[in-house]
Amino acid sequence: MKDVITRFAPSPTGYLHIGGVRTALISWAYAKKHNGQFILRIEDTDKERSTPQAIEAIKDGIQWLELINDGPIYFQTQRIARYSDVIKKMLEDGHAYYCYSSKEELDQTREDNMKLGKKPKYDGKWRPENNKTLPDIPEDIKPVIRFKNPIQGSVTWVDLVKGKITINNEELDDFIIARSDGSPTYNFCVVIDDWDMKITHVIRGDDHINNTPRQINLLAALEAPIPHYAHLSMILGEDGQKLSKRHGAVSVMTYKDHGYLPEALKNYLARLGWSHGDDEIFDMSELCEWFDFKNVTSSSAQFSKEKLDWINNYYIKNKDTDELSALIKKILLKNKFDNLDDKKITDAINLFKERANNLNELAQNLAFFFKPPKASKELIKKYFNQNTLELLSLFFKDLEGHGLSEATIDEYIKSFVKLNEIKFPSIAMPLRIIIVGTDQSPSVGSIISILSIDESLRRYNEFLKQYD
RNA sequence: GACCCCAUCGUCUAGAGGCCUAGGACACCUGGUUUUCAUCCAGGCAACAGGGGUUCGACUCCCCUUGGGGUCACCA
Repeated sequence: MKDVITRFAPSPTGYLHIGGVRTALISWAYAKKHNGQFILRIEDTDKERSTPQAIEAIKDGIQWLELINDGPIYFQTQRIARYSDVIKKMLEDGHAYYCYSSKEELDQTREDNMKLGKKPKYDGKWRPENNKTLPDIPEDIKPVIRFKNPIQGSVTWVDLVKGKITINNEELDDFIIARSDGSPTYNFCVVIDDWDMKITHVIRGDDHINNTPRQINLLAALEAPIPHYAHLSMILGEDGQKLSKRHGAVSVMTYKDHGYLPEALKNYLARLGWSHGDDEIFDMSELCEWFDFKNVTSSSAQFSKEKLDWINNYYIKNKDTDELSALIKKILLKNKFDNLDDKKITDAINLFKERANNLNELAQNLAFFFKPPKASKELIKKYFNQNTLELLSLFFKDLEGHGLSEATIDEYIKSFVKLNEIKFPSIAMPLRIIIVGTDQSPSVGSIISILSIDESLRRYNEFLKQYD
């Protein structure tokens, strides 16, 4: 196979969401698999809706996920001269023509066709044909330029995920390639760019299937090579509906903010609509090695936060401790925690990382190490009585001098339980309430050993003051 | 409305005509480990949308129905 070149071509009109990210991920992976190139192209020909913020959002997302593009980032607005040249040439060659129909006129035709149960399309009023007399050119209308689409025959391509697709040229109309202000439109720019950038595989959402025959016809008129097409099915929201602002179509960066690891999100997204046997957990080098369009599902997939959480938890548990510590420290700092101790953070993370679905949760779980907790009245009521206080007093009196390792503290607790003929929870639970602030935590010994005996004592004394 | 796409457990999926008594994962349930919780381990529940063909044989191929989705802009 010749060098594979893929592209991700978002329009900067909103945030980069999950669906776009999956398209980018697969385009990236396919290029990497074949030692090819992955191009990032910003389709900003719509001046009304494109914003600099959206461009930044795309860059941020791509960077966070490390789907690094090869070469420069292309902007369509910087290629206007090239588009004009091609349009001029097409006009000369008879592949394109001026159309003076007004918007009102077009709307009317569309409406009429709809009523007749026909496809609403341009009526070809200004399309030049042999032996056809064109209407007089109205003076008050600035024309658009249309592509002269073939009238007969059909367009067929073998889609890499959907299989063979055929669409009759009858279904297509002469679409506009340049607006009345002279600016080129999407369908036209895409074609020229894919051609100029030598894109071999156009990978995009299946909402573009209907644009594909138009683009193929245009390519053919230009005598340009036709790339392979792969139309990925959409990702549906958790409710099975199309991703929309109301249904989870949030920026990828909010996944970062919510404490998801980029490697987890990528793993999840890659697995959505694609599979490699029973493999659920795989890294990006495995994805690149394994990826094949024949394993891409052609039906749409519903997003599942639960499964993402499970994968995120897996990646958190298995992440390098230093890297994880750095991320957690950042979150703690952001939440205004001071007197952070690196060693303490690392030890605490190792103790808590298996129980967190995301980084924020993990940071939250660690909070009590750096700020004394405040247990709820209900919990105190549940675990404390006069007897408890006496036990605690005995326990703390003797706590010092038993060494600070998890093992020695555990041993002390065990012997304490035995000596006083009580059940383990009778002392462990109150200790949790005082030190952690909840009744659910890893072993008390491990926590005291990380927190220090002094601090544990301090919390005990503080608790006594409040208890009365 | 027209055209296009899609259809296996609740969800993500395996399945290239006999390997299917339909496999795995998430979720859920039960038990074990943890004298808490989480993790982990063992087990369980749960699906081929419906109807016609083709074939000795269909989850797999064809057709229809139904259901879902997409597109029909001087948006991308």
